[in-house]
Amino acid sequence: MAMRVTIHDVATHAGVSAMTVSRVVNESPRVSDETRRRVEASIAKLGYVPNRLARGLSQRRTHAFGVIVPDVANPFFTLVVRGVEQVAWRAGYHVILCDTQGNLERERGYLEDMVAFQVAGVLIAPVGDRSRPQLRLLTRNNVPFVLIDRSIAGFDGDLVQGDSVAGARQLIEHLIELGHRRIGMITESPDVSTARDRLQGYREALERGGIELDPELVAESSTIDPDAAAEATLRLLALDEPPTAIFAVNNIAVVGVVEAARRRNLEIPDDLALVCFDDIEHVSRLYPFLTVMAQPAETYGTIATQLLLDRLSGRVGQRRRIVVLPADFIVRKSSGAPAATPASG
Amino acid sequence: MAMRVTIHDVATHAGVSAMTVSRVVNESPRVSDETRRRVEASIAKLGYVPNRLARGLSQRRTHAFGVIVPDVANPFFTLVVRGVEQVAWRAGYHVILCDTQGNLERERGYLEDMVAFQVAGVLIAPVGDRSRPQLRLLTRNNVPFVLIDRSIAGFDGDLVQGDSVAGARQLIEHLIELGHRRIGMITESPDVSTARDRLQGYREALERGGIELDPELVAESSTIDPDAAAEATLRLLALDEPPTAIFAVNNIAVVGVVEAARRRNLEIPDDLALVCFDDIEHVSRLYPFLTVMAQPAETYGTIATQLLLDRLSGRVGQRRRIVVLPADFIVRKSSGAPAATPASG
DNA sequence: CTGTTAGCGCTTTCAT
DNA sequence: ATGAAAGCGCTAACAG
Repeated sequence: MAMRVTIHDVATHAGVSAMTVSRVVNESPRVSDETRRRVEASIAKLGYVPNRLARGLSQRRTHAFGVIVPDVANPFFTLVVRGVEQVAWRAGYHVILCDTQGNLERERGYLEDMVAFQVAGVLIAPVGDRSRPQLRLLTRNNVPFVLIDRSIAGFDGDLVQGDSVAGARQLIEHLIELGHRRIGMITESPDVSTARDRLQGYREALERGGIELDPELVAESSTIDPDAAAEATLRLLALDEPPTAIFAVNNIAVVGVVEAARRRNLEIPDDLALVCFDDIEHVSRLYPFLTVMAQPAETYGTIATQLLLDRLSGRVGQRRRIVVLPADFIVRKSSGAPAATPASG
Repeated sequence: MAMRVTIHDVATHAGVSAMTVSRVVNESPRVSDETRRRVEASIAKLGYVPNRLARGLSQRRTHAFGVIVPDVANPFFTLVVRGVEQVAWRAGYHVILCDTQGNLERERGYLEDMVAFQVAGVLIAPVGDRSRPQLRLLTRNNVPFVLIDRSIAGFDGDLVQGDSVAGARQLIEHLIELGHRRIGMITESPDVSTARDRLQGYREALERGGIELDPELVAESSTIDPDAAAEATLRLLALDEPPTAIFAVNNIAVVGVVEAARRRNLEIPDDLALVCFDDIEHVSRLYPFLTVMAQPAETYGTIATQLLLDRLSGRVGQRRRIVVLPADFIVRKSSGAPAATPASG
């Protein structure tokens, strides 16, 4: 139960003041080589580890970021988080992981906590537009932050996102070219910007293709639960005129669609064509099967963190910055394209 | 640039002392309903968020855990992390995510940081046995911790793990029953306990099956890189007497094996049978194909965190606790078992 | 180059 | 039930 050794213990041991030890620890040049060596020896001898809470309290800021996502286990966000962690680490920051499970209340709590922890900044893929009021917690307390993946209606701030409208449009156009006219969409809450945008892309593509949108073909699911997507799919399949193709709003939804198809003994793509947003790395490496709009998930994290670091360093003005990352359209078997080669991807 | 509001601001506003505000915030019963209401009103009015650094400094302990893993993007560890986060959150703790990328130095740095942050405890899937000396950083500073998934030779402390020996044995016996005699193994560094144990299980199964172990059939790969596993597999496939079946040590290695097989135009399981440790949730839901020993990854995280919480609460003695979690043997197509049904899993 | 003083914002301890 | 004083371990701002 030995008391943790403090800067004063080191100072005493080395025969200097606490300030000098602090300077050595912080690599200030204003210390003679002689004392530096003595202090470093004492630090090693005593096993001194500077207390970051004390430092943070003194400096009014910790070298930590909060990263807030709806679900770490969603492969897209997993990679976002890893990207954040990697860049943060290189810059000497730590990462506090906050998994909201798509829950607004929980997100609010986490936002408060990030303020309480005096983090230097926050990276957040918000639950949805309704996150907006609670994000004021950050602005009010001068905590800089960057939105990842999802924008918030009527809110401006740094943002890293993809082009969901164009991406969805391209996926749907692909299906139309293959001859589909009854194209279903499994989406999630319109409170989520990417869902709105992808629905918009879906609409635009249908319109361009001269196909009237049938509202019955659009079924809403959940952000974090594939089972909800499976049920939504079953609803579509039970229609009088069921879809011949489905567009899944993301990598969670697509799991549900596949399961629903299996339950109905439908072969993909023969009985039901399938496209979706987001790739799943392990899945596509093991079975390159899904036709997807693959987004560079990890890059979302690294770029967003870079934006945050830039802001902290003051190297950047007040203006908001929006980074739009390009996605890869990868045609594989699930859409039933004749050109699809078995091993592509 | 408004100064962050402090406990004193609230105190002044409410016409009480800082101590009273503190009591209200910490839900001490020793406050009259009347003052409590006044203070709560002031808190809401001013938007006061208690500073956790100050609190932590004062209490010499933060309500945070460090979770250290070799790679968050490994689906097994992703779920471990989510499990930890969920339980920690429910208990009022936050999680600092540390991704070592299997690097010992980096792990050491993180361990120091966790001490520096005064975390209440650490959950760690160590890089390997060589992590042992640096774990002393935690013990020396009285930071309780729980090992996850990987034990450390000659080290005792709380531990949550699976039965890798038995699991591997069962997988190999399965292959032997199917008639295989040349069974290759893609493993990782013997510094990692699970790799050692699974190799041991492999050995035992061969022995029981009356098959002599051919060292050429055991190829070492990396913890975090599927490509290394692919190369290791290609080495095995290039042997004069190549294996007819392969046992991949984990879900990272199996990706490499599948890719290598594809490159050699080998069909699984017809040309090459395949079994592995760990399931990958999305993969198995989309394409239930791999015969695996599925471990309850998320439970590793939740149980480990529970052990840690127990220790913090003092509800538990000094003795180390070892929890061994059962794995599910799931037979699917990749092993070529005749009984395998297409939709199982 | 080194030391002193005065906090950072909270809680502990002891009064009242 | 409430408050005053002291201190958690560090660093900013001055001295010298």
